Amino acid sequence: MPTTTSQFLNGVPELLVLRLLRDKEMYGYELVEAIRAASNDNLSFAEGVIYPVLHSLERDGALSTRRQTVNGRSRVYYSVTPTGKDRFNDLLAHWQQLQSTIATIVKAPHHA
Amino acid sequence: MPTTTSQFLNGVPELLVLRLLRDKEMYGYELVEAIRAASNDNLSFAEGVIYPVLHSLERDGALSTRRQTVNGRSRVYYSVTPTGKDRFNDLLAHWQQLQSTIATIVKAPHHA
DNA sequence: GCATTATACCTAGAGTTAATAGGTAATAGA
DNA sequence: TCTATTACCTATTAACTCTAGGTATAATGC
Repeated sequence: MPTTTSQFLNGVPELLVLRLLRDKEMYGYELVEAIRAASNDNLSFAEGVIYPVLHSLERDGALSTRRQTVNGRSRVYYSVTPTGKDRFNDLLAHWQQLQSTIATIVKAPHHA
Repeated sequence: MPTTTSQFLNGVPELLVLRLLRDKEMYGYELVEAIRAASNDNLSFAEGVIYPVLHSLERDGALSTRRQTVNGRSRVYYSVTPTGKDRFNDLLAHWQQLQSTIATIVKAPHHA
């Protein structure tokens, strides 16, 4: 019973989190907005989705954190570790593989 | 709390089932093999995944069934109803939208 | 003839993930 | 002052997938 990702599906929030944090460190609340913005409002994961993802990625050593107080509000900045970069590459390869497999099947003229 | 598909993710087995059955009617066991074959072994959903999907699609009126005994073994052939065609189109549009959104984000040079 | 494999159906339970719905606290703005 | 925004968080529910079974017949191998 591995703690790892499901065999095929999902993992989209995780993928996006790693992708955006790879560009620059961000704090959770900022990330939620960033995903919405980067997707032109097509995708919107609530805080209740993103925070648990951040925590589990940190537990796995894929993210490192830095705490900072700005305007009296405490922020937790996340950045991607080398482990996290590997994880992202794996997830991306996996996603692209799935995506291309599905595209092929869907577009095929006819199936025996 | 709708019984419908999750807002974003999953639904891949359902999508493939509808896609393959759109080409020709099949029975469950055949479908399991067909998905494996159509994906060049990239995807393989066990019977325990496919049968429940078939049943729920039938419950929703997306599939109709026909029973036939061949070589002493009973088969349940499924075919796509008009409702099922609509469902497939929705699922596909949804999938493509998701896929293209993710592709855009992943490929973007940098995120503000 | 007997045992194993393949065909064909099925369900139950576990595991993973996401979605909802909360709840705390400080600041900014009306 | 009251509300909205910022910023964090967790718990519960719901959904779906995955594993692991279980039944039964036919075909194949020994």
